[in-house]
Amino acid sequence: MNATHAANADADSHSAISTSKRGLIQVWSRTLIPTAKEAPADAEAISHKLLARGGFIRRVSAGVYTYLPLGWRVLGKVAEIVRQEMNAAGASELLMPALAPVDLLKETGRAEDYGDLLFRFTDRHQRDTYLGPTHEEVITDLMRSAITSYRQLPLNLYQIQTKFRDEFRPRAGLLRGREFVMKDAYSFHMHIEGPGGLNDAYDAMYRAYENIFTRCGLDFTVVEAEAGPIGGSASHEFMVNTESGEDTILVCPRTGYAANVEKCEIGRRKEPGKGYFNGDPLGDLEEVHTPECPGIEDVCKLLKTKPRNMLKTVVFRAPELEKWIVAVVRGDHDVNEGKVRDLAGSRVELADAAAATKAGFAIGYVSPRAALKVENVIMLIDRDAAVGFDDEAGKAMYWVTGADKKDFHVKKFNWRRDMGAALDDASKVKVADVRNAMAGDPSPRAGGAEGVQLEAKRGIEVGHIFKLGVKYSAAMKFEVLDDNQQRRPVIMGCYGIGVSRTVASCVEMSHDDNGIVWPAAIAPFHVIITPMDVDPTSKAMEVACKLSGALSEAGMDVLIDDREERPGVKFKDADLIGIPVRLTIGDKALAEDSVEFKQRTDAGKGSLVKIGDVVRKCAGALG
RNA sequence: CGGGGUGUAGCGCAGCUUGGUAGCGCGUCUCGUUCGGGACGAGAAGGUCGCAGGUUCGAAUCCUGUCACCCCGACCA
Repeated sequence: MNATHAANADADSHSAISTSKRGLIQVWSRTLIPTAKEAPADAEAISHKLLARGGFIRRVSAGVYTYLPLGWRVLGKVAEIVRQEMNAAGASELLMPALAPVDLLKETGRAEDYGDLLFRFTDRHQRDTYLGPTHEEVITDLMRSAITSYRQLPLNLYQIQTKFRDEFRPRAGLLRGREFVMKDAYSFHMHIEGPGGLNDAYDAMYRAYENIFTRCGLDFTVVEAEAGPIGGSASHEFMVNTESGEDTILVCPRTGYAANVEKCEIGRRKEPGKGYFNGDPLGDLEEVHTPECPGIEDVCKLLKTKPRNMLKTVVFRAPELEKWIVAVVRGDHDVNEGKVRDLAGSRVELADAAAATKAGFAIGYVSPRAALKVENVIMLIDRDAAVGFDDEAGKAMYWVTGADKKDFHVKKFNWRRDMGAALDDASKVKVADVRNAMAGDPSPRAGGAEGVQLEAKRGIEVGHIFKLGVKYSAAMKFEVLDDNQQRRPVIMGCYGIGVSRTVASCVEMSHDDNGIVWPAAIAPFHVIITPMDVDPTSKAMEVACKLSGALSEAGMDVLIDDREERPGVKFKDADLIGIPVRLTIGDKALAEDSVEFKQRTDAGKGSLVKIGDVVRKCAGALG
């Protein structure tokens, strides 16, 4: 079901132009479009720079922006597409408050989980209050009182609303703000499979999201994300493909399998020639003093070795099993908590440093040998770490790992010699896929083909769909009687789209040296008319007015640049704000009863079009 | 929460080392000449130099505190 979607891949039925409504006509001098040659010094991301320079947004404080008329129009267009597709998928819009009592969050424990990310304050009556970072609790609270019978389900409700997260480090303008616009939808069901079940709604949302991002003109990839409590492929992220993205995703070039780093499986890796763990020691175990070096990098620098020669040993706790889970990966790899959890068959959490120390782990200096002396340990060893003989180098593997006491590491660790028979106890030691996937790893879905490697790509997460299960309904006692008169918590799904982030990622994806290049469907205006003579009595202005009326009649939004500026300034500004079509009205063209037609994506001056053909020409260009 | 950096006119910056009452470019306003890819000339408006203390005859400049913002890292259902 995963695929990379090219922008406007198929000519779908949705035009960028409204067929039923008149378009908007605005004149530049009577609205606020404060363009600037230079971006604010604090802008780093391209979208931030161009949106600021083009007069779309202005910063109010860290991560908080005003949407000026142009920015607001783009946001509104994206929101409208979201609305149409959500409604078409059977969801209903509502609006919940941004403000809510913290008591609601306490019911699910998220008051603590969110921590400092939550905007939180007390009102004049000393009531603990928060600004919503998301709305699971509010909607579950609503539903538990409004839904009294399973016959009222399934239901899918959504809102487009401002969200608040007190990011420690807001950055990149609209891409990561403290206040942002999000569409969040929640679906409610009595069962997972079958008509009216969670999977139905999930699939409908998946399709709706594909439609939304395609209509927004985005080039995106759907990736499998960390599974929810129900398991399976219960979560997908919609990633805009752009090099400037913060997230890394992995893609199989052969099959289109795509996943984020947290989720991505690693295909079959070559087993060491002599089998796991086997290989003679390189020499005696050597203890070395490594003060103040709990980190891999520090140790490597001190011992002049590489991370790939280190064993990283991370201690987890599985509270339900009352066991320690020790994960071992190579120093240049990262432990994947989801994989640890799946292999352990139980919820796991990173061990509490104090408790682990008490149990006998020298946190920061743990080696696999710790598993020999601490009770109740399950050891999960990544395939790349469970190596005794280095096939590439043709000699015994050189491992550096912790010495299980503070400020010491050991060199020439050897699995077989130093761990002995403990390695063969399958109930305590597993060799498996324990780490995050990386570019170059074998694809898990190569369709049987050998040697197909995962590729890493960058992306911006603009949508996330999630099968929640009963996490919130159970915690908040949202239960109804089913058709067997059994009282059961309602099954939920939730589906988010970062609307303001979508706007910014469009700019990240689609711009050139001169400015933004908006896809027609979300451009603030479809057409900008640039009369060379802006005197109200001039022929150019007369034609501009006439044309704007006709274009509006045909459903196009038109901006008339009536400013008394030199042509160069107007052209530069038109390019900067990225309007898809520019009509330039000058004497030479008028003499031929024409105007100059130029698309934002075209180089050069454009072409002459007869005034009578302009509407058709514009409509054609805008699709 | 660690490391680094910056606050001077709407925007971008200089001045600070070596204290002497604030400057440049862009933008804005007026007049004139210009007018198809960010024009030119002349004139003008605009700043309690982030804030609060201190040193000094005198502080944008030195000292102390404080606030805000940015970058890298950590974190990110």
